[in-house]
Amino acid sequence: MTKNKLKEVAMRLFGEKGYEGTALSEIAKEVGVKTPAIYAFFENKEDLFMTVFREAMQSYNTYIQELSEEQKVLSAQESLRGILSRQYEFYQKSPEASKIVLRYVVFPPAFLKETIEEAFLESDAMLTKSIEQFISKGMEEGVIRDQSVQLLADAFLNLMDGLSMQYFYYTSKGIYERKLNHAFEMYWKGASS
Amino acid sequence: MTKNKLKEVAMRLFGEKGYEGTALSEIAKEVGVKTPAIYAFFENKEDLFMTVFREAMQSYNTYIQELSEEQKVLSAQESLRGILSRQYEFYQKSPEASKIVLRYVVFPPAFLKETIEEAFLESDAMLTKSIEQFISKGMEEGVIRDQSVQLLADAFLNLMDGLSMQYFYYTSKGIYERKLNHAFEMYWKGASS
DNA sequence: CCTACCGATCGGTAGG
DNA sequence: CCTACCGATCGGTAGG
Repeated sequence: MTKNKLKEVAMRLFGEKGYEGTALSEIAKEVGVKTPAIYAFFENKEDLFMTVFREAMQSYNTYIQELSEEQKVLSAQESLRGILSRQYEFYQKSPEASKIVLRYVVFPPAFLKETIEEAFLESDAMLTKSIEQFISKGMEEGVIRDQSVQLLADAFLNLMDGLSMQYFYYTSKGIYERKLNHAFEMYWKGASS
Repeated sequence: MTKNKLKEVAMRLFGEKGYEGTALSEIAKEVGVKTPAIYAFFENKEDLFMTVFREAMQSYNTYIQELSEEQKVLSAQESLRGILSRQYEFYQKSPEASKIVLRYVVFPPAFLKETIEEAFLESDAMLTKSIEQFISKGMEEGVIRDQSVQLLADAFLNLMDGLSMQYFYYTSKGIYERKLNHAFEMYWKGASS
């Protein structure tokens, strides 16, 4: 399917070289078609971009959200730690999707700033909710110290954001894993009873 | 001075719209000259970009580093918290410099990936050193629990990275400040004796 | 999905 | 710092 190949290549190139840094001719060439072929499947460049961006965001959300349901048996500590592992897995499994999501959530091109902001806020709200549930559960069970849930959730989201950035600029797997472990270890010290 | 105006406008536009998303003609127009005038001051587009990127990175480093010297009288807690305030101040004071630094440290264009990586690693090492000093001091004074300095430093750097990202996608000042305060509060709970 | 094509704009140079 | 200019490439269309 040419359409899927186009989306695949577009996602990688947009993520790596940016929207303006990627020519439709490059995408077409890698797929093995001529540039005008793209217009048989997508309205224009913006449409192609938004399509792959949405799919990337969607697959990230789904991947993180699945865990929230899977792991309801686990302890609060394991669940929170599980979110971090899950995020890390997604980065490794789908580096193209990860890159385009991070890149354009932080630096949206002007023409779709609002659209992206909406999509992000929705995803952020969902994630926050899951995290707050894990935290509340942990507090009820007495493994998390009784304190503001918002405080704990904000700090955890900050931790996740930090790890997102670090994944992309620390190229070494070993260093990244140490950072991840250390960040969570410290978090847990502050959170646990 | 036309050269300074060119750098100023270039920094802002490169930060906002990206390298490929910014045409030399736009920069020239805002400054009030014609495109070829740029070549009287810079070799080419890459040279202009690297010049402003370097200056932005430099001013960030200097701003953060100055604090390390200023605040030697402060407690460990105040010093660490001071780094976060200082970073926040820089974002507010120099949004253009901040944006271009963050953008290109995480997503360098291919032609200067190595140069930027070097610059970043040097800056990262400096910052790590300052943080480790504050932590060690805190441990000696007994306000920070006796534990691995690397653990504490990694978690603190993670916190700073998270705040960097969040500054750019949470547009509300109030929310950002809450996130900052919460992130540090949790950090300090895990770190302190 | 292709060939043929186009207007607009890009970074950049010559010569002053 | 400007005018005049250029080759290359961009996103996109017509017509099949």
